[in-house]
Amino acid sequence: MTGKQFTSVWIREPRKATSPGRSREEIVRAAVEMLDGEGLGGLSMRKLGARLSAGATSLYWYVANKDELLELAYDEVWAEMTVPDPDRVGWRDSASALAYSMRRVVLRHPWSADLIGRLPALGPHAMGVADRMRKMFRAAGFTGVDIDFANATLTAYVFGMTIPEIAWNTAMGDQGYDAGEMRAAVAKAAADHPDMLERINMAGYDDPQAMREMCFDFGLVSVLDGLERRLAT
Amino acid sequence: MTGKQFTSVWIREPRKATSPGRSREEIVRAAVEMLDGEGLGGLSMRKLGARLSAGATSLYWYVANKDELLELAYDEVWAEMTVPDPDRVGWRDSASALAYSMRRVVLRHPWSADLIGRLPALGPHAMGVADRMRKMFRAAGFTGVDIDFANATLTAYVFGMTIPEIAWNTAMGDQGYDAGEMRAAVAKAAADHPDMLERINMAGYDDPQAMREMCFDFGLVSVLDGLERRLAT
DNA sequence: ACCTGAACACCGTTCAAGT
DNA sequence: ACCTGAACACCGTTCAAGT
Repeated sequence: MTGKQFTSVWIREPRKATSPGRSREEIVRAAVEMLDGEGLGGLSMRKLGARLSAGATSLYWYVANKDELLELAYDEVWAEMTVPDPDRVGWRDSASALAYSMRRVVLRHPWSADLIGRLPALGPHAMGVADRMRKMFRAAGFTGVDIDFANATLTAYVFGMTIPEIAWNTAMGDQGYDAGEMRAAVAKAAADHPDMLERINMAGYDDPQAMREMCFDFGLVSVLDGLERRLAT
Repeated sequence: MTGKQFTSVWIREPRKATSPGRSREEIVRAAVEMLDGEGLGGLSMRKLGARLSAGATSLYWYVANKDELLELAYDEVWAEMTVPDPDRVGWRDSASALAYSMRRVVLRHPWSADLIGRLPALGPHAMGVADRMRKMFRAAGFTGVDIDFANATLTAYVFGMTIPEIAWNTAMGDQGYDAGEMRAAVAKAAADHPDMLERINMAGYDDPQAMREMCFDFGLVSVLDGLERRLAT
């Protein structure tokens, strides 16, 4: 019982909604814009305050601390993920549509990848997605805990594939990176492993974007095949 | 061509190895200990300097900046992952042994989960693991790019499963968290989704540790089954 | 009820200066 | 070759004080 108490915006009672002054929504919206534009390191309470032409510390009236603000912003990302209705397209198609949607959304908000390992996804939008995913896997024929396990497996795959992708993107400077430079860097790092060097010189390695999409597809069908197999047993 | 240049410790020429004074190894070792003990947020260049009873900025002689130090520490984590020899145990057994090993290692160094999305894994130990994994999947029968795709799929699954687990652990304060409190928190967050509330009251939900291990196993066999299916086609 | 500024205890990093 | 301290430009957060 020595650990810190568990806290989260989603647990605390929010302040009563009022009309005057700034609103939490406005603040969160501005925070998301700032995060999209400058990344997780680019968001500071002071800069966000300035952007809203408020004093540096006014935000603390609406939000307990920066972590809670990030929880709020994080949940907005979940709002952008779409889960198709499995009654209309079949669970496999729903599942892959969701997987692609999750990937696109996280790539669009790279800072969110950093939060996956830091904040539990307890917000209403994250819960909404989880709820619809449960329905999807139930419709597929999963029962009991297997519903959650299938859910976790698919989510893990998508995030696990996408998170390191973001590491690459940001390391290369997000845009206009030099393919040759990257290849040289990797070649140098792999110098002791002839097997890996060979890989780097393989066809397709100079279009990493296309390569990553093929890779994602390969893994996704593997995961879905594996899940389908669970249903047969 | 407007993006930042790509930089990494593994690309820069290191300083010549010398005997006197502090060494890079010593610094990295201390950094890892600090990270294990206090987390990513607990490591500062100043505190690390003090710990080595050096001036606050002496470390900059050995390391270009904090990010490079983290790259070095990150690679130490990869050193702890073990890939069995697939010639002795068969690829499926090797693959699951590796998966469990990766999961254990990351859980032991929770800060590393934050780095997966931030730093490309280009260090020698990460390369070593990747190299051995390639051999494993080649032995399994994969060829060409499929070797890398299978590799990426398994890695993605393991990290994707483990990263959010860490978010939970740290949110609950790492140790001695209150299961009842946690359940109440989740129940509150899921209040609008009866389907999910039902899940929370399911058997086994009060031993999250055991639950997560079952979940990991479920997903792992799914992924391996899916990969095996790729071999048949 | 909402907002402010000053203040506190921190950061990473640079750089001239020391030995 | 190695280490230092001062200095710069930042942080998140608290809190008494204002309206």
